[in-house]
Amino acid sequence: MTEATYSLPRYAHIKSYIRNQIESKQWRVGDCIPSENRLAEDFSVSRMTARRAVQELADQGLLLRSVGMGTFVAEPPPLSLSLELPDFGEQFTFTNPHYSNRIIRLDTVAADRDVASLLKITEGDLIYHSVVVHVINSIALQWEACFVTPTLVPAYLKQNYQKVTPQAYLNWVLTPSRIDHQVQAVIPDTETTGAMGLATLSACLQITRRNWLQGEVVSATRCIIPGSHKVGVDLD
Amino acid sequence: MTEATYSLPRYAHIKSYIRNQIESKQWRVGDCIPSENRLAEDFSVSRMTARRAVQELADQGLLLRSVGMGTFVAEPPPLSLSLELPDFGEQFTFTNPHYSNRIIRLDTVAADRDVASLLKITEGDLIYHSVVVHVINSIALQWEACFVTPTLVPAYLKQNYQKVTPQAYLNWVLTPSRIDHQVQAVIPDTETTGAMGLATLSACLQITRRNWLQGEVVSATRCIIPGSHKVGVDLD
DNA sequence: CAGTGGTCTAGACCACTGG
DNA sequence: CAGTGGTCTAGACCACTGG
Repeated sequence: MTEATYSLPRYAHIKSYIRNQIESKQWRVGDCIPSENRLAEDFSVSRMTARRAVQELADQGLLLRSVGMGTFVAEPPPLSLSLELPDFGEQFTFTNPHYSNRIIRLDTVAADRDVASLLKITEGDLIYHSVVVHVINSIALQWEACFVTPTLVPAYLKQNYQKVTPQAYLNWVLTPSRIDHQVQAVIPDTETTGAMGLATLSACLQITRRNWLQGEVVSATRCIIPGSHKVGVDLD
Repeated sequence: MTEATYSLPRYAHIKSYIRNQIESKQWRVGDCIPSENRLAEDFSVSRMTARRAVQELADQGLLLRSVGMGTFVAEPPPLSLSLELPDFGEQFTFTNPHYSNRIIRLDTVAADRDVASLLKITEGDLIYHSVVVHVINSIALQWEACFVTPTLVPAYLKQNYQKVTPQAYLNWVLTPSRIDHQVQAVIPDTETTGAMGLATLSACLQITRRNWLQGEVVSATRCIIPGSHKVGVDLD
């Protein structure tokens, strides 16, 4: 097919051939592409080499494979962006010797409408609740509120959150089957800005993270990060 | 080493063995792990099978490999979060029949300090500049400012941005070698809030995206999205 | 130099799918 | 049934690193 071998590995040629076919719409979403055996024959390589090309593209999400059926062009992945967080409640304690935190609240509360819909429970149900402010070098970097379903994490209120952050404890006691995130810009209320030592009207990032276990929400963590600290740079 | 074979593939056993060694701190960050040949011997498999285990963990970022030197335990990857954007200037036009936009500016300007550092050029250099507000059903969803290096995209100002968004045009004329993103919470100035019909003090997400071509920044796009529209939910 | 990871081969057996 | 992808083997040659 393609000439100009230049010493690129053979599987790389097959990969770019496949990519070209997809980009030029010769093969469309849902189409079945040639089998490993077919590609091996066409490119005069062993099946393992052809397989490597196809497999790497499948790992990348470009192709979908299914035994017995074949390999198909996948839907283009949704446009997404990877956000690197300065921290998300984990490791705060250990990496920085200047770290400290303030525990603002640690109690049982009745879920208001907002929290109830977040946790998928009914309004008024009792839940565990914590608010911690993470501080490094006297600067409040993150305000972290957790709402936890008591039945699933019964010992939540009895932990020492001076030594382990609520999020880290949750990660330790349970392995969520799913995690979701939501990012939003907010102007926090005066209670929050006060706790963080911010000006009254400051734009902040609010990141809400939920831990799921078999269709149930175990916990929701809401972090508030001052907007003036840029949150992340990353390539995708 | 491990018994209980259950019919899991052999490379999977080797992978979990390696993961365990790392998680239990038997092997620490920077340590050299056994070579492919060594693992093949220890687990009584062919080198290709041992290699697969090591390679998949390296692809995942757990290990770093280097020919001649060996394979090493990598730094734990930074905690990150995947953000799905409702749109980033692409496809706005085509998916929704109620879409329209308003072109606020389309001109050549001198780079101020901020933009100069963003594009890695010197202050005062002339650049192309556009500001477009994306509207769906009379609601302004996104304010999109682009700063473009003229030499690399000479025809930028001559496009019809009623038919194609600036970001989509840029994606079309160039294939960046790198893209980076930055997310920040801001309270936009009155010019911007006015253009979007927002209250004067509204928290917004500001997403800055840069397209790179061989170490040079070709363009920077700054999008402002009202904070009240939640931006994305995703699992990671 | 011996050892490392990177690439590649020509076979093999398997569970699975469709017709 | 013939064809698919998933796993695996026992070899091979290579460029590269350190001592």
